[in-house]
Amino acid sequence: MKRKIEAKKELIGTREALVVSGLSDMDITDTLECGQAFRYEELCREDGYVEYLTVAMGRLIFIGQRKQGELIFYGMDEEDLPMLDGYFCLSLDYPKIREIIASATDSDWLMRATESGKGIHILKQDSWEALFSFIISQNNNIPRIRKIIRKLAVEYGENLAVAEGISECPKKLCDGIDSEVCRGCGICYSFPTPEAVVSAPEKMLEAKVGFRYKYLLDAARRVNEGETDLKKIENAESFEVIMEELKLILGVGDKVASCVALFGMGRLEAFPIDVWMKRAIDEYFDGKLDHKKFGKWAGIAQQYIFHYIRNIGEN
DNA sequence: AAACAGGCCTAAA
DNA sequence: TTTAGGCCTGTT
Repeated sequence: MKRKIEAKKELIGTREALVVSGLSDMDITDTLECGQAFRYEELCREDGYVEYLTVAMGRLIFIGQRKQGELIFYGMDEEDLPMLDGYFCLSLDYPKIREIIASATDSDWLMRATESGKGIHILKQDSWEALFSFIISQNNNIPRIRKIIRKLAVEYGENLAVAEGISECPKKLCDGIDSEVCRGCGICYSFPTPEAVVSAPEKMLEAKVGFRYKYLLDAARRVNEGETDLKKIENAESFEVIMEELKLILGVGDKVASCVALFGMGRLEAFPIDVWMKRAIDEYFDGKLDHKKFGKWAGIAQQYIFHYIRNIGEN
């Protein structure tokens, strides 16, 4: 289910970039802000151009978009394309998948949802990051989840701007003085590792994680000790086994486990059901929706439904 | 001010 | 096996 994409180096203004084209409907805003990821910052928005900073794969990634079907990756080379493709699922044939999803039911509402969310790509994030992030997400809203994660990144992570020789705050939030560079807003820091968390768990309280503290600590402890082997879980053939293994972690139920499988392990058959999905299913699917209809693309269908129910009326 | 936010745990039927 | 209440904190 692949489609062909192209990438070539280009000078955008004064910046070297890898421009990837042939993407069909990719929308970087919808993709980053649809709730699957938390480490993104809008840096610039003007007529016909947006730019984001996201932290992924242990580095800072500056992404621009000036039109549909194309993304600009600043500071990247042709050799980075496989990595970018892997993370952003650039070459997955979404138009074809949308056809499959839309024809799986006779719901007009789902057709509209699919059309409305067509710019979304499911990201293949790091499994540990997804696990930790979605434990934080429970009983919580996106702005605060992002805030907590930024704070945790400062407490436990590494300043990637410094590491990458960037001397100016990407979001112009601080003065970038001396070697400090950063006031510690967290947008440039790497994600906390399990080891770092285990070695000083009390620092999590600085980030106001609240009652999730013991859940986060249990997750970090298990992963750090190898009791939970995320790579191994990720490679399990059986989806049920993945869910069971993840749910051994304190604070991980069906919803969090499916989010980890979907967004952190590339298991697109996962179908997380939260309050919004429940609302959508109750209102537009007669209270029942068998996600098996969507087969291995259920997670993408979920994302369209989720996005549409949350943004209804906007467009 | 009271309820709610993209859940899960525990205790009690 | 199902259900109610509680939980940190911030926002409306």
